[in-house]
Amino acid sequence: MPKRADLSDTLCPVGRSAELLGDRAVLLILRELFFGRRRFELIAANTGLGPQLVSARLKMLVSEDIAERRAYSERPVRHDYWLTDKGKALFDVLYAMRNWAERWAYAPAETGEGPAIRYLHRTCGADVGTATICPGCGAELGYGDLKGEPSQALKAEQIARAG
Amino acid sequence: MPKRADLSDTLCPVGRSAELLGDRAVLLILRELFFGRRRFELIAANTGLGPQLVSARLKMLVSEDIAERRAYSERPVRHDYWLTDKGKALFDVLYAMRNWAERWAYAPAETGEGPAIRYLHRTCGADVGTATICPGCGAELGYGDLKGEPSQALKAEQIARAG
DNA sequence: ATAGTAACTATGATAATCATAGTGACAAGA
DNA sequence: TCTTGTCACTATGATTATCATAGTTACTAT
Repeated sequence: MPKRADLSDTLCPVGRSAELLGDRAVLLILRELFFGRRRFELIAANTGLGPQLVSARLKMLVSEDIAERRAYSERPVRHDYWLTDKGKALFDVLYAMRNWAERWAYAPAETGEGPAIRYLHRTCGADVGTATICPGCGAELGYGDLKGEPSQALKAEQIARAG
Repeated sequence: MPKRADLSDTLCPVGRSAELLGDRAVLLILRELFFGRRRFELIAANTGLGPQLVSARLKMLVSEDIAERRAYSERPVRHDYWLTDKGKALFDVLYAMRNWAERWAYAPAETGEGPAIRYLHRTCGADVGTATICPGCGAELGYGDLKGEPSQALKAEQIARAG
């Protein structure tokens, strides 16, 4: 693609976010990181993205201070990727995306069978559904407050993907 | 690009959303529609996207039942684009994007000067900041409940763009 | 010495995007 | 009527991001 106008400097916050998030690969990689899959090969396998794309996007996410590259082993040298606070704050976006799709973009295999990921409020245990305030205790919900629980069907799909 | 794996059928709701929203042009066009800019030329001018891209994406949004093409004039025939309920439900995603950027992706010109878009709760008038429940009256907030008010600086940028 | 694992990099084909220009249908003014 | 203008697009060619596949580096394990 040709050089496109850069929106990082626009005053519109949606434009600035779009510069980062308007990219399939970035969204999928963020999903993996939120699910706790931090290793390169796992991310590549679960997203179906080629190693070049994963590599390029992870570099970018690190340079934007959204992810952090850490060594989890010295011999052999092995690295993985962790979300920073700035990255963790993107949870609200992904959560909104999940809520929208569960309501409006149906998965053929699971229509009417409930959400593919259930979220439970860690402090009170309630299933929060697609809410942003806990229906059990009324607290506002963010990353860290919720525990995601994939359905059996989604787990199966993930295993099929990652082998 | 080569044909990429289609995620519309994945069980993961984030994957399904990413298939739609992981595209800069789509996010920018949705922003315009949420701001009430419905005409083709306005959308093209405000997003900086070429007419081909705008045309292709609008067609797709219509076929996905996210936007609707309406005639607003018969002679001459003129069309514009409106969000459907499915499209309006994406507000939560864009709102989360806005909140993230206002907090974490600073605009050079407006650092520390408050948000580029203020949102006021229609029913109680409170400035909701970046909250998902109204700090004034405690109601949960969605599209239709909020009235966006661009800052002077953002208005100026929009005028500069659209002419 | 061979095979295996993890995190990448290299290469060539394909197709999405951009900039620019043009089209069709009509309205308004000279 | 002739020109100019508006709006919603479509057409064309150059550029480049993405993909599939294969290869590399640096180790460990057998």
